[in-house]
Amino acid sequence: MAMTEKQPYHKGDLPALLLQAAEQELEENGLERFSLRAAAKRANVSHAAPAHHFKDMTGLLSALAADGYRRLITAQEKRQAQAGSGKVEQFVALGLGYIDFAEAHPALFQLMFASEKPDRHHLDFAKTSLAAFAKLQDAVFALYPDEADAERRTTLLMTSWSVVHGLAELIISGRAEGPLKLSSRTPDERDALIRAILLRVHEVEG
Amino acid sequence: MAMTEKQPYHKGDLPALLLQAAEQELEENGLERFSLRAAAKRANVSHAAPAHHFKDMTGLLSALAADGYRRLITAQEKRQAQAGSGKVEQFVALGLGYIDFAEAHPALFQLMFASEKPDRHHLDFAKTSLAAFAKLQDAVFALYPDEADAERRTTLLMTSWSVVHGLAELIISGRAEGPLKLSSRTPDERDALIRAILLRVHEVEG
DNA sequence: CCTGTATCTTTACATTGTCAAGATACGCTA
DNA sequence: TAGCGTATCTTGACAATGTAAAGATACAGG
Repeated sequence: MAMTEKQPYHKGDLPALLLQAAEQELEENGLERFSLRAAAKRANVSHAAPAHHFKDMTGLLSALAADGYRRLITAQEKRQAQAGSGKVEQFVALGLGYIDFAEAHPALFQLMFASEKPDRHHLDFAKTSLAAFAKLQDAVFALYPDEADAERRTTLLMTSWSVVHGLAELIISGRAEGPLKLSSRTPDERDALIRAILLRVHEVEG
Repeated sequence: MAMTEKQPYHKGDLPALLLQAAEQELEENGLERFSLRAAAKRANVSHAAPAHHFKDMTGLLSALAADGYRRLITAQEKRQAQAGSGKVEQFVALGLGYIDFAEAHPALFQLMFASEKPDRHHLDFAKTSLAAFAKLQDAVFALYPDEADAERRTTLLMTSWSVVHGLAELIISGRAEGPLKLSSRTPDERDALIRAILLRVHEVEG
């Protein structure tokens, strides 16, 4: 029975503090200039403090990426809640949430998908990333309930993933801005454009 | 009139040597563990030698990435030469060359598309990357000679780029291996599968 | 031949991640 | 409640890194 709630030390919940500080460092300086010492300094602890909660930099970034996958799913579910209940609308919402997340947290997105810094065998990383994949798989398979050919279903799944992931990468790297000019569009125009791109893959009535 | 050909120093063509050494370091250790000193050591020069030809690490990696874009185009042209002369076949060849290059030089591919280490305003980088984009643009636009709506053509272009780029990223990050099992397929099977994914975007007779 | 310049090496410095040792605070037990 | 063990955090140190400055070397031109 602790005084307040659960203060293992006089500093508060340092693991959570470090994750928050690390993410801010990540978004401000980018993945390639991320510094463990700078993250520790931002959390007002010594440079060696993180090692006691996350073994090393890989441990911290793996935990941060795992949290990223959870928030990716959250962003997708938010879109799904706003969308219609049809299978097509639910699939589009999943893609829009994917893009939303990438645009809102580009460095974290890069950490999750385009970096070898996190350890993919990290328990939470493996679990949450698989959950995100499973969610996409379900939505795509739902579009083809009569498709018996497993190989063909997988191809459709990977095509969908490729489009949405590729678009996310092109956007956050700045390569889509010239052709698509997303920044000078209204939210509705932007959604409609992304929707058109996502649905180009599927033979459905948009 | 020099003795042999053009030996500005007793070491040979050091810039070319450094680029070659840097690429080997890149492929062996990955982009995130790339070290300028290790590249210099591999070229048998001191760690400060690169600075005289490429100003700093950014300069070297920018030049290396620029060379990467040229070789990307070369890989695509190789596929196009082997393919039929039809517009669809030429487009598919472009995509296959894109994937070929990414698989053959994953770290270089990451440097070119998913890194902020090179400077995009670097003269050669800007020039060669634009040339690669223009090549893709021409191939996609050729698929829709009657399409007057520029916005729609651009959407089709970015959809195509998203698919091929996303697929490349998913492959080199290992995320496509589970679903697609590319490594256990024959080259022809592999090409047919990628072809099916690429053509999923377009309403053409495959 | 000699002077200037381009090329390369050496030295130095700040920053980084990691490890080891010391310091501090907490929980548990007697 | 007092003391001890342990988890937590700090300090100090080390090797590796990118970059800048200064010194050394080789080449070119007058």
